[in-house]
Amino acid sequence: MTLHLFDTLSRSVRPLRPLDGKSFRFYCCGPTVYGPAHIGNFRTFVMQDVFRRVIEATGLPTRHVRNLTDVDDKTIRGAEAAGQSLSAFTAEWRDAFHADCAALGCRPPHVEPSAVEHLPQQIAMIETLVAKGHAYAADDGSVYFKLSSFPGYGRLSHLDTRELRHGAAVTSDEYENDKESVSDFALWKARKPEDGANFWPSPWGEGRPGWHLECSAMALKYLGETFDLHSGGVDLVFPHHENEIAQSECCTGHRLCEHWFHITHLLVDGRKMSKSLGNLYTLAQLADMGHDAMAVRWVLLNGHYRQPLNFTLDNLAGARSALARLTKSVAALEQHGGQTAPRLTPPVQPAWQALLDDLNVPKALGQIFTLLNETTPATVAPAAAIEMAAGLRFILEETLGLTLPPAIAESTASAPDNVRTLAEKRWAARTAKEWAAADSLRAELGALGWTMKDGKETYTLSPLPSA
RNA sequence: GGCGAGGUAGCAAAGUGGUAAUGCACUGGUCUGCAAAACCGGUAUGCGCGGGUUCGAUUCCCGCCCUCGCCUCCA
Repeated sequence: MTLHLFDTLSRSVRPLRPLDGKSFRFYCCGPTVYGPAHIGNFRTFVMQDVFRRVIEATGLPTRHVRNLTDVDDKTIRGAEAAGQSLSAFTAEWRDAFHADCAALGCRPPHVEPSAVEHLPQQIAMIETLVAKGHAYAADDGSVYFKLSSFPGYGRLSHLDTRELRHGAAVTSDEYENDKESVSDFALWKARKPEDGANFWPSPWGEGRPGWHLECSAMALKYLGETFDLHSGGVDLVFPHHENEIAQSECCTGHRLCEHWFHITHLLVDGRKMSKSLGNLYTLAQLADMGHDAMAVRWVLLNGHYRQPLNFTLDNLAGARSALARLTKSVAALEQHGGQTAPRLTPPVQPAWQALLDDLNVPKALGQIFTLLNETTPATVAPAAAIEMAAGLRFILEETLGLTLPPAIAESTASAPDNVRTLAEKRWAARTAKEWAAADSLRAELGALGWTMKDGKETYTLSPLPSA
């Protein structure tokens, strides 16, 4: 019952055991709240959610901290452009992010600290770093981390300093030309005219914190000097996480965390998402196309987190069918055997083991369908049906966070009067074996967005999918 | 240029030194007036290309082609 997960630093799959023996404490780099998050962002957040759910399903409580980056170049630029205060601007996008997360079935973190509300902690950390000789103030009032003071730099990303220096994109920022070395990164950025009203006092003058610092400071406050795991998208490995390690470990003198969990990027139609390619989707855009968030979650879950996952609309369209089939299967089992609480049962052990083995979600789902194919709900004994249903709910709902729609309820009763009237007419025609009339009435119902299924004694009506 | 990941059926995606899970789509059948749903089947002699090792490779090695990511603030 222990999750084994690949660790970026050691490049090996390792068992996850909490340092304090009681709860699993982990930090996830959260969104920069300056615009709508896209499905690529959500691949990371959904996988982190599954990660958390699996840990919790093993019986281990978690402490999940995920920050909100609400003070940086993009948020300040966005607020200035919108003529809003930074807090009003970021609050709007924070709320949108929360709504998307909720729609995707992600459990909210236990703590969601805001960067701009933790300036004292960040400043204190800089002071410690300066005092210890790991950071220095430049003439303009910016403060930089002195990379040469931390020999361990580059271990996570496996880049040595020589490679860093010769990196293709090493061009010094026009505002960072006071650095002693091009590789040094900003802990505090001196106030600039374009920052507008968004600057704060510090021992080095007015300005704002560097991006990397917020995570170090807030992780320290909410998780302590050393915690269990740190996570984010692969692009954060370098430089963000590398810098966090440098700051935190130089500040506290202790190892930052035991494990690094990085999620590979999502591709769309085989390409990296970008606005210019027009393949950057948000949940809202997909909703407009008739795709609900659970279908999106399904697609995001259907690849191993260390493999590139190719998102296609074609695949998304099929997600609804898959989810509907699961819903019906579970409902049929429960109808046959009865309902009970979700729990880990023998039939779903193969799927559970796949999840414990480096979060192999696609394999787990394959096991679920294999189970379904091998066992027909109607042919199993009631007791076995209960066991299967409980296990399926455990894997699908508790662990993978897939909300099975409440039995696509043949909502005959909820149909509008005109629809019901048409249905009655069709049922009469069908009973009278007037097939042509029955078929044309069915077409009329379809045009109204309803589908009619004939049963033995009566019929059922249900709304067509919204697409 | 450096580091890393990957190329498996129409679309996705697991997986393994012994002969290719699974989902969607498609398709044959049962059922149905016809459908839908459900159920029973089918659909890669093949896993980027060329060599090699091996009794045997999609899985190991070498070379090549292509894609993708990171290389200072993009999940």
